[in-house]
Amino acid sequence: MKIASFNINGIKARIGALTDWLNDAQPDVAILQEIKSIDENFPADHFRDMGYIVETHGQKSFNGVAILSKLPLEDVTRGLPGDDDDEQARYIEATVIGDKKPVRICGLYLPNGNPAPGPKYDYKLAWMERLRQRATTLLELEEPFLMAGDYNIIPQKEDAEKPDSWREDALFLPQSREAYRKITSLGLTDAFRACNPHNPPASPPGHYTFWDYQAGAWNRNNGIRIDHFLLSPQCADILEDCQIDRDIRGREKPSDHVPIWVKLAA
DNA sequence: ATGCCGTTCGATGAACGA
Repeated sequence: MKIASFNINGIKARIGALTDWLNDAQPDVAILQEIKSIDENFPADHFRDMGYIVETHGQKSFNGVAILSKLPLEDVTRGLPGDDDDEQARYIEATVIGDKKPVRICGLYLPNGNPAPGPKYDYKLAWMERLRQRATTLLELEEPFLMAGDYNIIPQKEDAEKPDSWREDALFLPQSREAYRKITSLGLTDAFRACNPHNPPASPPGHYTFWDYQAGAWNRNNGIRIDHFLLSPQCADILEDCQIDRDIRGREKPSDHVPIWVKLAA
C-alpha cells in the first residue's frame, strides 16, 4: 500500500499538477493539505473519475485537508479532538482497508505559528499538545496507524539548508521542536529518517519537502523538511520505504511543497 | 531592512503563508 502526503497550496490552482502527479506516482491513498476550499467547491467528481474515494474537511479560503483513496475507507472523522471552539479545518482521520490489514490514517495541517511569540504561536503549541493527546489515545489500541502531513516543524538542523535563518522562526524554535519531540518520543517513528538516515559529517545534499517561492529558493536548494510521516510501532513494523518526490517542485505551476510517501506491507 | 512569490477572495488590494 502506497500512501502519500502533499500540501497542494490550493486545489483550484493545483488541479492540473495534482492530477499529473497522481497519474505518475499512483498512490493508493493521497492525504492532502491546504485545499483552500469549502467541501462543496472541491472537484470531487474529477478524482472519483480517476478511481478515488474523496473525503474532505474544508473551509473558505484557508487551510482544509482531504483524503483520496482507491482502497475502501471506514470511520472517517473530521477535526482534532480537544477544543470544540477550534474552527480551523486542519485534521481528518480514516481507516484504510488494505489487502492484508487496516491502517488508521491521520491527515494533518499543523499551524504555522508565526509570528512567535504571539497568539498564533500559542495556538500552534496548544494544537501540538492536542495532537500528542490524540497519539496517546491511538497508541493504546496497539494497532497500525500513522500521522502524516504538513507539520510545519523542522525537527533538526540537518532538515534545513540554512538552519541559522530559521533560528527565530516558529518552525524551528526550541519550544516547537520540543513539542514535536514530545510526540515522537511517545514511540512514533519518523518514516523518512528510518529509511534515509542522515550521515554526518559527509553531508549529502539535504532532503527537503518545501522550498519558498521567493528568492530563488528552489534553484539554490534552500529548502526545509517539514512534511512528515510518523508511524505507530505496529505501522513501523510493516514500513517498506519512504521517499520524497522532489522533482515535482521543478514542474510547471508547482506547489511550494512536494509529496512524501510511504510503502507499507498492508 | 524589506520584500522577493503565490493563492484566495473579491477588489482595484488585504490577509496569509513559511
